[in-house]
Amino acid sequence: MTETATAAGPRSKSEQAYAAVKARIVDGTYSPGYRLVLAKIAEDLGVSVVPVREAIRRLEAEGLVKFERNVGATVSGIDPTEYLYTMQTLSIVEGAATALSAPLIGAADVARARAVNEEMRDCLEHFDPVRFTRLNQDFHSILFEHCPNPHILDLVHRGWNRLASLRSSTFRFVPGRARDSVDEHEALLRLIETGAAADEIEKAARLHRSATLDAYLAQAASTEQQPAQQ
Amino acid sequence: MTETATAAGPRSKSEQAYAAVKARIVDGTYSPGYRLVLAKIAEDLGVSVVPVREAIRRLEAEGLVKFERNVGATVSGIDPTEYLYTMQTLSIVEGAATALSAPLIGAADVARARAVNEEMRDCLEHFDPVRFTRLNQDFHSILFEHCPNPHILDLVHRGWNRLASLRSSTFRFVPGRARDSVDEHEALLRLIETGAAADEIEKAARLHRSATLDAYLAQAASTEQQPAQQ
DNA sequence: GCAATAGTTATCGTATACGATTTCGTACTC
DNA sequence: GAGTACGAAATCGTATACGATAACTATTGC
Repeated sequence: MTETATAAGPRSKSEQAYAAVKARIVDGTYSPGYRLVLAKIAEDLGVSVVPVREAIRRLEAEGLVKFERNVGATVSGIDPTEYLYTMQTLSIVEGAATALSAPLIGAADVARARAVNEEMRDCLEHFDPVRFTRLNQDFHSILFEHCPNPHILDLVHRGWNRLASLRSSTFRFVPGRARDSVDEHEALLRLIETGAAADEIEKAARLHRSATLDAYLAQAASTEQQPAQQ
Repeated sequence: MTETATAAGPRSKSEQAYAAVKARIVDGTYSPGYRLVLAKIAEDLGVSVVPVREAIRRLEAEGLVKFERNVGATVSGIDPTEYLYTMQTLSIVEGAATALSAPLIGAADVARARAVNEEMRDCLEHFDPVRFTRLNQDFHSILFEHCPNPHILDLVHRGWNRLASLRSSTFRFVPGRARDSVDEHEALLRLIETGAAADEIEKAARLHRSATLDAYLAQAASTEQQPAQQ
């Protein structure tokens, strides 16, 4: 998803700024809490502050940064509560998107998804959380990308973006969850293959995500005693 | 009167512009397709174009206006497809919000909602679509406003905002739907009162909205040669 | 030694100015 | 007469400039 309609046109400075800042947030250059100073970013990108301003506001609308009047913008973080909210929201919209998408998923897509899932299974051996998380996104993308309702699809993308700004992949925290996750993926694929009812699929997709959230919460609750391995 | 800041501090020009333009869209002064010219709006509001620009971008992010580079912004309309997408999305997020909110709804809230619903019932006699639609929003607001997840709540609000820019209230198009709607409201209240399971409430709330959408689609299909309902 | 206040600095918010792009109208050619 | 090319007008995009606001620091009084 390299975005940008690639079509010739020089993107506007605003777009550039938006893409650049977003990239830096997602890849962790700007970690949560980082103070985004307009003038500095503008200078870095070789543009004036106005386009940067606009970019920041767009990112704010997406929830990636928090903006305070006359104070400035900070990368909006991952306090656990935020994570919870985002995951819960995503469980709902992604569940719906997957269900709506299901009838439009062809055999080829299922095969592709299954291949990705097998890769994830391999990945379980010599566990690589980052790669696993990436594959996880690929897998789910295949399932929900056919969603015919662009609004819902957009909400799903935003949710994933928020999560992406969590540097450390979820599965690092709850490695035990990974194996279950792979199994649930397979179950989800079977439901889709067999043309299960929409609400069936939706429920499964939603629970799949909720389970990850629950695992995270359980983990967080238990490690809360011993502070931060971070 | 428009100047006086409702709360404490003088809001920024951007905020003013945002609120002003949004209000004009919702109240129909700027009807769908209306061309929003930055300079003109800036002059009307007595500010420069920069804050207006920002306001427009925010509205774009919310889906109330469509923005095209080097061309300008237009009030993004109500083509039936958009309506469908918005309603479908809203059915999902509002259903979830209502379910999440349900455990936090007290007896007083239920009573208030019921009062509103009775008012709607009265309203059925000498049918006033605009008032009915307003009451409808009041009713649902009571049900979902307690939703503890701010993201979901935000999505619900955005959905309602989009619909608000539909000048003509839905119920004008499908008056037959109004009576059913009132009955379903009562059923929904009973579910909440009796502490029904969350998924029960969610399903009911979602279906309630879907039914309105379906009624609209049926109506549209019969009156016009409504193409593709997807 | 601590608290309150005044001054300083960093950063944001908005206005103005000008260049870039698109759109529309008109004239010219085939 | 129709189509194309040129040019003018409208509008957006961005840079620069300056005023406003909030955070920070040092100083003074107790």
